[in-house]
Amino acid sequence: MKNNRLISEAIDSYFPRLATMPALKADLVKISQIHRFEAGTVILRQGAYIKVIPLLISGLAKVFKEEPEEGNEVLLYYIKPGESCVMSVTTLIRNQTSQVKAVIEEDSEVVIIPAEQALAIAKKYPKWNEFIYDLFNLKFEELLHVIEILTFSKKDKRLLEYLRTEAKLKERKVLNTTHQQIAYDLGSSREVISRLLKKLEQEGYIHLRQGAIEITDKI
Amino acid sequence: MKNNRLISEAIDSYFPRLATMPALKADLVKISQIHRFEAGTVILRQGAYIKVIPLLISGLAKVFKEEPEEGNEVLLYYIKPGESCVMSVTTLIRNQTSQVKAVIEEDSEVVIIPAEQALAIAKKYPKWNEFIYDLFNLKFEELLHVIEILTFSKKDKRLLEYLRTEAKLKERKVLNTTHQQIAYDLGSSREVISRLLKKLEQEGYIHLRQGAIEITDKI
DNA sequence: AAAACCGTGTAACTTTTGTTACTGAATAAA
DNA sequence: TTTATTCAGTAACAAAAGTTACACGGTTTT
Repeated sequence: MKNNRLISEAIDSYFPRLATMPALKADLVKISQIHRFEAGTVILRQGAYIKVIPLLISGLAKVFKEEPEEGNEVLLYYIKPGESCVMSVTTLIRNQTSQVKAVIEEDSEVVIIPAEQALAIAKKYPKWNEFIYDLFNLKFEELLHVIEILTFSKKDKRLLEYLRTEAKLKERKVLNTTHQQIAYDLGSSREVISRLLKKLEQEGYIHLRQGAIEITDKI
Repeated sequence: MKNNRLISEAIDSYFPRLATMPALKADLVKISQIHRFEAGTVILRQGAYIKVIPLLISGLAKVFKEEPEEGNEVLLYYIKPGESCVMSVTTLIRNQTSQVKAVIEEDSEVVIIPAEQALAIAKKYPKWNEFIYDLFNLKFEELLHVIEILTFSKKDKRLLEYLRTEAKLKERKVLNTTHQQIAYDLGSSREVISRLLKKLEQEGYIHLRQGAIEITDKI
């Protein structure tokens, strides 16, 4: 959908860094479109070439690493409003295929920049690169944290942290999800997750209901 | 040690991308020094501020994530000749303290750029940013791989891959290391590593000797 | 040479995680 | 309302990883 006023406002509100440079903003508005995606939409497939660069305005997306062959995957990090998919950008620049999968987690509005134009923008405006650079940095640190917790913590701690992050990002205390879904995100099995959730409930960190998990205030 | 000819040659040989821009190269030569570090030197401490940006000319360095409190750590990736410590660069830009530790693994020659001057270089020359950007990208992918193997593989596979990477980077088939050292790198315990090494030996992948491990050609 | 130390081997046990197999409750569909 | 279907619970077992404890062969130090 082409609505320049909407795109312009979206950049002003969610990408103030890009808005500080009027020429850059004008170019972005000119070449991009705004799209809505429903939860569950795969916006980037592992192994695929990059056709567009997305800027998330509202909603939430998740980025996964898939295991080759087997159908397993791990959640790497989230894409929040005001962020883009850094892997798309760098993969595009290096003309590789994507190493990760990105899935819309909550209905989202996204400013879509066609790949070739995004490359031109990157060449023309250092500000754009600064933006990407910062984002890249942020995600790098998030990966470090995943490695840290995978190496030094047990699954129960990882699980609790996952639940709290989900609750925080979705701004609710009750998560509508299934044990199976959590198992997919964490690269584990449903039975293990059920067992650990039960333990967390007994310890008072959460309350379990059918298809829902409530996070308590216990620290 | 200040030796402009040496620095100039080092940049030509190991950082050809930076050498393509004569002005950038000239500035780098002007502000930097060449240093030798012995194996074991900690060139970047976790939690410390960044004072210099290193460019590795020869030798090898390792980058670790340390567990807060406990003394445990995990190997994240290596810094090879022709590379710099990306975390130094981004940490410097954001004026944060380092999230990682970097240790010289094999006696190394390093071109040292003082932090403030490095910031000036980054502002002045887009080429420098391109270089960092590519490096960042590379390390990002290496982190992805660590997460992948931590999530989907067992320790024996991780161990074998570690041994092979070490052998490749150090260009020898016999690694002079101890089981304890490997345990530190992989964030495990000596006994577990001993057990798994014995298993790998029985399977024909390695030969064990006192203080040394020989990697065989078995695939 | 005796003592101390380091690196390794390994048994026995515990904890954590994964797997198999089956049950029943809750919800949606026919 | 009956029938599927999805989701959750859980026991029992297996495998992987961590822990404790100790033995032993080399070095190195005294």
